[in-house]
Amino acid sequence: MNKDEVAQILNEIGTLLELKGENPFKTRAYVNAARTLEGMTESLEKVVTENRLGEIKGFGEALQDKITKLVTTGSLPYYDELKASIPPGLLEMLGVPGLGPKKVKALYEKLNITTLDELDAACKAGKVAGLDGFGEKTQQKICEGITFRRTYASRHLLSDALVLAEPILDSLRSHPDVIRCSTAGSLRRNKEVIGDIDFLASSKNPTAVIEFFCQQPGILNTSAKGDTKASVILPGGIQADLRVVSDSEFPFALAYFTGSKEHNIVMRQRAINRGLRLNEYGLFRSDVETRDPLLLVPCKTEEEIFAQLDLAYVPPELREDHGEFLAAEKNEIPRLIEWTELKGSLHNHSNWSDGRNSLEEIARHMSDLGCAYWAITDHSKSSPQANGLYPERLRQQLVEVCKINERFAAEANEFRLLTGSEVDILAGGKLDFEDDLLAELDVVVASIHHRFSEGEAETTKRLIAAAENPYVHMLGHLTGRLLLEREPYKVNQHAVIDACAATGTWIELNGCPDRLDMDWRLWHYATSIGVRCVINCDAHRLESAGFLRLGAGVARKGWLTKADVINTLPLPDLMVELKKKRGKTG
DNA sequence: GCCGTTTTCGGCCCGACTGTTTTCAGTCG
Repeated sequence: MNKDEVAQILNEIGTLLELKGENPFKTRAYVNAARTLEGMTESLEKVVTENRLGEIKGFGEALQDKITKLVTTGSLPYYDELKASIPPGLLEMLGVPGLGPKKVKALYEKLNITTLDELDAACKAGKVAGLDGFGEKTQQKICEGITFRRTYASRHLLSDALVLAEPILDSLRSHPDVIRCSTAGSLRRNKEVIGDIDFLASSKNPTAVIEFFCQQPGILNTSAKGDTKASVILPGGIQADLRVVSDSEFPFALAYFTGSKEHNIVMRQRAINRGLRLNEYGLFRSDVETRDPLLLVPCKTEEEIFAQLDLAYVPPELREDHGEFLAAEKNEIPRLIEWTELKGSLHNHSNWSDGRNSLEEIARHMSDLGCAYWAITDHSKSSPQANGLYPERLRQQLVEVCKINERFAAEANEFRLLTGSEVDILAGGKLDFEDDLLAELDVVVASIHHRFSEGEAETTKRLIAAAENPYVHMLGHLTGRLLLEREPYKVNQHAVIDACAATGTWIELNGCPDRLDMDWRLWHYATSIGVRCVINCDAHRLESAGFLRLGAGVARKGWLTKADVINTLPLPDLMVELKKKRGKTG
């Protein structure tokens, strides 16, 4: 069993223990261990074999034993028994807003409710309101929560949230009573999938700001409205929360509500270690919780809060407790990539395969946007569903691209279309085109579009074989995942990354809102062994050029800098890099 | 279940909000 599978089981044990009413700190020990595994770059099997699990913080005797069993035997009797003791429907009930482990447990024990449907029926029959600790309002809220979950997914793509959040943010900033305003939460951290949208504002007149917020266009429903906080539902069922604080509290509240939760726990602990206390209201010279303004360590910005805790500023994207504290202590937080540093995309489609626009349209549009280059990498012949090109048509396309580039040159426009292919990786790792054809192309992206259900070993082998081809510049969308829709195919990503490092193959960060693949959690490892990134649009229409910005946002979560990303290079330098792996010069 | 120049036991981040209570438990972030 690999480490992702083990992590998933540890997470599930944590949830099951919560439902059993176990000690919450025991629960947390399992969840923390799962997170540690997810962030681990070494092979878990190797660590287990070498008996080094105990060296990892948070892995005591019990966890070492359980993890070892899972890795070596693929099963864990403790987990099986735990799982068998709890009806599976209870896990689903936890997803209803307002229902936590204690309430779910009570519903199960007192009313024998084990599924969402039974819960819905019990609420409608008025049985839930009579339970201790429940009442009419709780019953009604549960009913609404079930309906909400059925109507809308509770998780949303980052891009969908950004489109809704940005106009509201602009609007709030323009309000005369708003002093400072920002998004917070997972949206500010550029998480690829978010739960809700958080806004934070500072003002001397919170009521007016709250009122203004609740009147923003597009709001479907106002679910809560108080003096300093309001929640509304936006189109698509996305919940948006606004909190209003005083301007002196703003930096503390911003840091607090930006999270992540894991990052905040370490920040608080650092404060405690320095005889201070950190919460959303301030940083206080006190060893007990307080909001006494006389004890406040004044900070005007988040930068100053970090400085008080002997840390360099940590950009929001890095606040995941994924190594940012170690780096910030040593003042080694990198200058992260900005999307404006990208010069073009190296994986895109035209109407020659499954894209919408002609080569000429694409070239004009991307040139007008200020791009220096744009590669056309239409599908290859084994993707007939995407109208993949046969060698003959691809060679015709090269002639067309050449003509367009000549026209641009005649106009003294330095923009260039690059030729290319998104070549299918077939069974066994063979590519859909012969090497002599690939050698004629400026850019070759190799991607998997078939045989998703092959085993991990086989898929890994295919990707490594593609990386070993001297004409393949980069691997496209490494796991094939579609966020909130399709699971990634099984692949040992670390092994593929290692192969890319060994062969000088780049890895794509696909900027499509539902891909954002390879995942940000793996880039720190990839760049640490010398793998470079290409942030691509995988554009099928002109508007997809905006995916450069989205991709760069998520790239920042992976600690990527301008130097790590190939398509920040100007055209002449890019052309040099494109020839390196093929052993040519200049 | 983990952890330890306060410790091998007794902590583990902590405040707001909600609803149910009439002082607090549960949930959420």
